[in-house]
Amino acid sequence: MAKHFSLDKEPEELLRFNIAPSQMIRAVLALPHSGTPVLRLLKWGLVPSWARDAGIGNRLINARAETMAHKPAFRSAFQQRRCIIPASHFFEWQRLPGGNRQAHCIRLKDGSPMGFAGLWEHWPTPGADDSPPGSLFSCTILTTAANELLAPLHQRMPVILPLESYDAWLNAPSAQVASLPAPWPADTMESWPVSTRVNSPLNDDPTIMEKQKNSLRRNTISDLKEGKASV
DNA sequence: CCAGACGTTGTT
DNA sequence: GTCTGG
DNA sequence: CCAGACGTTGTT
DNA sequence: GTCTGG
Repeated sequence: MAKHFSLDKEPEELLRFNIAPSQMIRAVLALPHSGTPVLRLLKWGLVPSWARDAGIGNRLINARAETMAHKPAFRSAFQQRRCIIPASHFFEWQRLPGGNRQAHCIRLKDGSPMGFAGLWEHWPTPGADDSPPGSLFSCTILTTAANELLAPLHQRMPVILPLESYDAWLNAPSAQVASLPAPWPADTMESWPVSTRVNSPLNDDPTIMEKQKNSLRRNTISDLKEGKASV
């Protein structure tokens, strides 16, 4: 991880398998006067600096790369505060006819790390009786059009940056990186269906990545009532 | 000028 | 903070 | 993303 | 339906 993301030391406690929006997530970012990028914990869900309260972050978990440069909520972060979120895999939920959702796990075929393009912000936290004023550091993950592998599952996918673009994404003037976000080539990725156990962030272990076994049991009446009948 | 929004996903 | 709508 | 909550007044 | 929390 340190080598891939040019960090000056190997991070600790990196093993997470199921990170939900609103949770803390590690991101690589460039700080002024810092030679090498640093790894920081950010709250997933960007809270703009002007927000009245932090609740808006619950909805700003993604930003469309096509419009990030112009949207008031993301514009300054795009210009000044871009980051890269390391990931070994991610999940997408496929809407099935009937309304059920099938979760899928996606990763690179060769298992190498992905770097999601992101933006980060700082929001001044109001002081309270038991806590002094401070800053909330948060982030959002950029999305782009789904590639051919992901298209059957979902219309959008996270922006995955090629290794050779990391430095530019973190350090170059924004005008030079606006067109970097693009769908990752589908032929280097793979996906497989996984259990609904992934739906709970409490299940944060490697078993949520296991391929879902085909269900050979007969449909039950309750399955039919709940629209869970297999085809 | 002031007031109010500021976003994505997906579903209808 | 900055933009849009009235 | 998904899961789960979501509200006040007044009456028992 | 919409918002909040994880």
